[in-house]
Amino acid sequence: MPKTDGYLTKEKILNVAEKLFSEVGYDAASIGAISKAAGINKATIYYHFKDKQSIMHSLFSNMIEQMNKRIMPAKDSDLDLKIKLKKELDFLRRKKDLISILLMESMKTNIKDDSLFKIAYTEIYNEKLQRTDFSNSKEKKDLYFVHEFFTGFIPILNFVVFEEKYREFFHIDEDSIIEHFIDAITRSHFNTHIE
Amino acid sequence: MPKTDGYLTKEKILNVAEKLFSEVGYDAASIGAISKAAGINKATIYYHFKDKQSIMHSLFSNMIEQMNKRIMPAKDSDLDLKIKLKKELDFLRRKKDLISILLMESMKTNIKDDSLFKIAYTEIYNEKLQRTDFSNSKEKKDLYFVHEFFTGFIPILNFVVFEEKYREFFHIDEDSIIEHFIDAITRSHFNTHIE
Amino acid sequence: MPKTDGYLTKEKILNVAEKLFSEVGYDAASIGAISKAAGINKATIYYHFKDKQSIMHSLFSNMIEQMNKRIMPAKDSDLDLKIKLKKELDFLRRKKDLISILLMESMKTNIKDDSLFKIAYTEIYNEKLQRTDFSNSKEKKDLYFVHEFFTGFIPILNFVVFEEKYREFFHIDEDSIIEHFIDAITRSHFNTHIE
Amino acid sequence: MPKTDGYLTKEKILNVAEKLFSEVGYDAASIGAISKAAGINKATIYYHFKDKQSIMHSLFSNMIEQMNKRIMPAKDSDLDLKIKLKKELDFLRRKKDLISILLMESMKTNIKDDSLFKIAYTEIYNEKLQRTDFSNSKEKKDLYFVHEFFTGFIPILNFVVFEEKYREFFHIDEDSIIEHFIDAITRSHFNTHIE
DNA sequence: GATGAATGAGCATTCATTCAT
DNA sequence: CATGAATGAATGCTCATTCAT
Repeated sequence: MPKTDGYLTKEKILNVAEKLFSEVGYDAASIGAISKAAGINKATIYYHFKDKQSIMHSLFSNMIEQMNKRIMPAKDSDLDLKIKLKKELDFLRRKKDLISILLMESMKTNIKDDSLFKIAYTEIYNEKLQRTDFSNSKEKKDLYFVHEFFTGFIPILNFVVFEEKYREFFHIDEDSIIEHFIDAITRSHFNTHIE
Repeated sequence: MPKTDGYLTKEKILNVAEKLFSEVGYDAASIGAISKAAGINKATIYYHFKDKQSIMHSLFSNMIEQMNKRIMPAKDSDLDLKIKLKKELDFLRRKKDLISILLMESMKTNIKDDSLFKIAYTEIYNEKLQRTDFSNSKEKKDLYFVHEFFTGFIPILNFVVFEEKYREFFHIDEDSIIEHFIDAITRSHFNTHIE
Repeated sequence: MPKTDGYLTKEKILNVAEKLFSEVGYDAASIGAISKAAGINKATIYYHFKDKQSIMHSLFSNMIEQMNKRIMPAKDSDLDLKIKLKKELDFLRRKKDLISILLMESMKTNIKDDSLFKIAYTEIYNEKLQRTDFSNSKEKKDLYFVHEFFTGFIPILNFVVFEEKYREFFHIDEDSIIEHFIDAITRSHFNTHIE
Repeated sequence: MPKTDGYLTKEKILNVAEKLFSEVGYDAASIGAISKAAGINKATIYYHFKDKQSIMHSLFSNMIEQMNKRIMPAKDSDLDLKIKLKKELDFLRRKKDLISILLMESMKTNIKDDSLFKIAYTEIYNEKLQRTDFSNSKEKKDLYFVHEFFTGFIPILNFVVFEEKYREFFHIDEDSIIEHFIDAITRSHFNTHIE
């Protein structure tokens, strides 16, 4: 077994950091709070990670990796669109914390972090782009991408992030909101795919 | 009469805070940095605002107010949809900083701030809801709202926030991306409005 | 009538300051808190008083004055000792706040303020010393004074200050504690006066 | 093992804090000043103590502990009263700083801290109360306690605190004032003990 | 691998005080 | 007399990070 004690410690730190970052934001989540919540000494965190930033980067890398792994098989299947979407949503909802961190950090004007776009590119490319040939029209490719990013990818990530707060504010139950969202995104985005 | 006009000072603080909050996030933007950037003493900020939070809340309140003022006239006009959208986008792009702060803060799981939903509600209600009668079906209203929020409101706000970074990453020019986005959101969202 | 508005303002400041100083101590009672509690602008306080210290000194001066005024008549009376003591206590209990400030400030090792000793001197001198001739013995006078100060004056002031807290901690009612204290101080101090 | 022994650092902080608190009062003694005087980084103080208050509470706890330890043997001895008193005074005079802090803090009306009464109770109970049976008369017990507290305990603590300032103001030397005080308190308090 | 102890720099906030009006 | 606005300096406290062991 390759899992050493150190590996478990690192996992624990990442899990707790993910939770806290999403709860109060990267800046407001202190190393002290993470170490306390994880039951791990503060200095131990610095044994496993160079600095605070690298914890977040590690989180992002893991996400990119998992995304890549997952997309592939999904394509092959011949399932109905809505069922596929439901599965995709289930997968992403389990990554809710990570996604909210990714979005929050990406929105800071002054901070350079391409993770969001890298992930988007992979997702979109994997799903469709690779099967289409845009080589003779940058214009067409650009339009396609903008469409995918802003009316497909972004709404889905935001749904995952805001679902709970939306439900609380507008008093809808979990099943309804998911059904409604799938309905809405299918009609608006997926039925208007650009070929 | 006092040495200077407090109103101007307060305005200055709000302007600078808006800029810094959006650049590095609320938590990483220190009062010290704001005061320095505004050329105003740190203590003066606390003469005008109870605490750091209340600066942000003041920003949000102002935005809600401006949103409300603006929406009304927009309805009457009979302009072409795309031209209307362009104007709306122009308006929102000038509020880019505020919008990114609003989104970032709204995404923190542990922080309760309904401003985003309040603004969304007003916007959506003003645009369409008031002309439609959903009184006999909560289901229908819920679906309508989810559609508007996640496939209309959210993509538009995210476009405003990510436009610049998107252009840098994908090497598109300003005019193109705007045109593409209007194209995409029109086709996907506005042409699939639920009646 | 000599009382101008300004006089009333000054009075109000002194009253509020006395209350706050005794509640949280001189240092923890801020000018801001005093001005708010008095409903008076902060700058107005500085119109009436040079600085924070001078508010306290003004308080102490007033007390010394009132002490001096009062002692005199008390002597002439021929009342029973316990009744006299009761009256003295009633008088001092109304000055409770001032007394606690005086004691707290006097206890600071580094701060030089003789008010406590000045008041003690006046009180003790007025009551007895002037009728006794210690001119031929510093020793005797010193002993007399130490006795008066530490077993008469100090217990009485401390009683006034601690009465309420003592009652709360030991669950005694107001009448009982006063009776008990008069009993105790009479037996221990006044019956053992040095002639 | 860490760089240095945390216990020693904590001790140093407590010693310096005790000194400064008594010199200028709890509120006026800043953590910055304490850290500077102790030659210890400000943040290190917060590594050892939760906050400023807890430094004082730690000081009080230590005092209560030491008081308890000391009282016991004193009872057994059969020494002359004055010699016993002298020893007690010597012990307390070494705690002068702590005692002045305790008294100053206890006098703040708004602050709830029972340490003074707890210490008093222990001292008085240990010295005498446990040998006397007051079970059939709350009245008698109350009177006894008021007597002990206000004419014994309080004068002694105040003597310790004010001794030096008293000597300066009234120009008495150390030996004389101690002798006089022992004389006074013996005659007034100890010879009028209630049985 | 892990940790107790320590730190310099920085944080939000409050202070007593000033001054133009 | 009184006040709204402003400020330099300080406050209690927290931060990410280091290091000897």
